[in-house]
Amino acid sequence: MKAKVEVDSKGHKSVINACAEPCAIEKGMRILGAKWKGSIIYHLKDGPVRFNDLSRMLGGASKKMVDQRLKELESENMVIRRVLNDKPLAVSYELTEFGKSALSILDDLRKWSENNDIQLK
Amino acid sequence: MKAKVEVDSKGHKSVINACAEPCAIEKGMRILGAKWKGSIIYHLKDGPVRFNDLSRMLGGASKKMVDQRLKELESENMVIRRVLNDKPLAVSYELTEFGKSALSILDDLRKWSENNDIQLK
DNA sequence: CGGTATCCTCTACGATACTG
DNA sequence: CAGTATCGTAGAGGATACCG
Repeated sequence: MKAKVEVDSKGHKSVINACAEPCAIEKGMRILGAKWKGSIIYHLKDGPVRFNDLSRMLGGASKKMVDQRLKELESENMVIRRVLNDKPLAVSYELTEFGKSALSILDDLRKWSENNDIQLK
Repeated sequence: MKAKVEVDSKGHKSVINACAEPCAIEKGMRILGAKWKGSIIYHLKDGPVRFNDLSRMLGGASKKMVDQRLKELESENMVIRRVLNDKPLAVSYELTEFGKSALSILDDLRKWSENNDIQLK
């Protein structure tokens, strides 16, 4: 992540090395930053939640999106899918330990966002 | 952010209230999570950087993207644009105090990402 | 209930070329 | 050097309907 910097006679800095590609920040954002993904993780913080409940918590997200994001999160070992019973069908999603390890970041983000009353364009 | 939860006779939880829309997390992500945006902020952490240097640091980002993101960040009061001199033209970008307030989140994200060697699909 | 399947639109992003 | 303009494409994401 450290870029080598060269300073010329006039005090101008030039960057020699680019950061590793993709940057760790970009990589992390691909996991937590995709639309609805951070919110899904955050809403699982208090324990397992069922599919439709999760959709409702997210308000604007379509089932398709929620489903897609949950599958990604599952393949990334962030959440565990669990079938509770068959009739009526019930499925819950729960954070893994790895999933929980992202919670503090998301909570900081939430606080930052709330404290600064972000304006969306 | 708190959702009301109802528990029925079988112990199933149902969510009554959705979170405020858009959730603070989603809002925050729109500022920090857009492609390259977090990285740009992070690369400004040690002080002003010039346009082309920033592009180079980001490696894969086109000038158009860097330019666009910088304009957004400027309008969000995250960075300040400063013309250093006219010949040759030199412009630097610097974090505002508000911009700096996001650094700890981004640094935590970076550490989390590095420690867990995220696999991108 | 917990998804799939289909369609469709919109815009994000890259490539390239050009300008003051 | 620091952008702007133009073009083109992929795919992200919404709406809707259907399925086991």
